[in-house]
Amino acid sequence: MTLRLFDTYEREVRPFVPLDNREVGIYACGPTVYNFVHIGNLRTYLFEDLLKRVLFANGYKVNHVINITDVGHLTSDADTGEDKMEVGARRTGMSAWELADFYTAAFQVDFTKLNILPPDIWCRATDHIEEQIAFIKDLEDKGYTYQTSDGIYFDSQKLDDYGHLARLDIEGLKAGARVDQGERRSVTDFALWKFSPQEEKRQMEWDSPWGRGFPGWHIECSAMSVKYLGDYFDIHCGGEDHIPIHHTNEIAQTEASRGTRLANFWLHGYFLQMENAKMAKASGEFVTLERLIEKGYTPLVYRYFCLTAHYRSQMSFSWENLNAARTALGRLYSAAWSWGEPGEASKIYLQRFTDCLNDDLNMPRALAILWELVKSDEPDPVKKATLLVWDEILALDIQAWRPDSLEIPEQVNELVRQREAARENQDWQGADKLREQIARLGFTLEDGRDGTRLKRSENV
RNA sequence: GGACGGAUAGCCAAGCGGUUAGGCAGUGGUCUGCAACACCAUAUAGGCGGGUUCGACUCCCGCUCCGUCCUCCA
Repeated sequence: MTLRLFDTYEREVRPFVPLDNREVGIYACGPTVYNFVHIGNLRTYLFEDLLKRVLFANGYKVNHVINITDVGHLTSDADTGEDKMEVGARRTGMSAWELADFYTAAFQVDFTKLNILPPDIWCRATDHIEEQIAFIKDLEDKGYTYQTSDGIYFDSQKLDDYGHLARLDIEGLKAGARVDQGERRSVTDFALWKFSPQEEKRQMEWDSPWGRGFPGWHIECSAMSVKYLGDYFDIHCGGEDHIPIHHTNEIAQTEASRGTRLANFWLHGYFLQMENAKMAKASGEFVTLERLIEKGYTPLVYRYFCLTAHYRSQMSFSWENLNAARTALGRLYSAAWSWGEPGEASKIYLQRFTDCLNDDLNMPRALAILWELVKSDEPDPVKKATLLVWDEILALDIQAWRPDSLEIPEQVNELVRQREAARENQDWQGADKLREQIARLGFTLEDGRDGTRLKRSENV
């Protein structure tokens, strides 16, 4: 089966054919670096990593670009409110520039921990101000812009099919509008360039043909994707929230300027739902990867957790569900370890797994096949070899896993020796008491045929 | 309120117009001094009300609830 992907623009699963058959261009919307990213953000990058690895498995080369939004993203997407970077600078005491560096680095650390392959190009909005100004100038020359007292705006009514990606009902939007649209001519118009406010000095601002200010949020993606991937490239990714505004506006800009709809495929990762709270960063309460690690989960447990749901379904996060993933992954690791050296992979299993992934990245179904293999009668070397091939996509570091080889405190070792003595004397009560003491020190005992094993409690 | 999506067993989560998804938990068993680990086996489904059909969890309509955007999101 050849690769098929769901395209939000056409709203259907269709065969993926690269525009240039040597290399697939992917642009993935990156974070606004005013705070740490949360595990919901990371779910989207895990989905994009899966996409990339499946493209590799299909023999394609990939040119992957991720942007870093370090200016211009306002606290309201309706082009009002403050720049998130300026707000973040005030909160932390760092300059907007330091803030961007700090959270960009933190974001890239999360990538490494989750085995997410880095993009070929990281690009920052503030490094591409000239390109953005040139793009806006081009839109102005072609008659798609107008000026208000606070900026240069895109005139969405000039396009016949504005909003097609999100199937927007413009009249409905107008009727249901809940916000003051200011001087904008239409609710769907958006800022290309915002003027610096007269009463305050911004940390991030630049001169432009229209006056001192900063670029709007959407223009960076159009300007940078053109620069690194060309006017029309293969795949544009992002979170589901980008469908109605951000991606809709990127398409409008590029369509107006270049006459293309920017990307051949639009893929969107769906949200992670929290048990009883919103995941939004602005709420201040959000779960980071670091928080998971503090609670004793290895990052790859979260990666496995995300693989159990299809990228186009919203997924419910809870600690109970994360525990389920930890248990399952632990069993997989330990089974794979017990199989020893790899032999030859099973062609049939490999094919079935690939078929699932080529069917719009259906990883949940692929995992069902994985568990079928684990429980099958295939010889251990076949199981091991097959699983290791799959791990190029799963990226769970299956080969590297070892049963706990722990540094055991002398205190614990002494208790274990005492318990062994008690067991030899059939002093079961004494042995059980010692087991409890050891448990309080964070270790679990497993009496096997060839002796007693120690495990750190709750550890994968 | 408007637009666009969704609702599957205790929890998470797939496919499918008729034939076992899978994982976790639970239960029974093997193992164990007892446990734990591991392994084997296994019950419970498809929001509500209509319709189409020989047959609907799957298609259509209405309602309810949830999510996304319009108000902070990936």
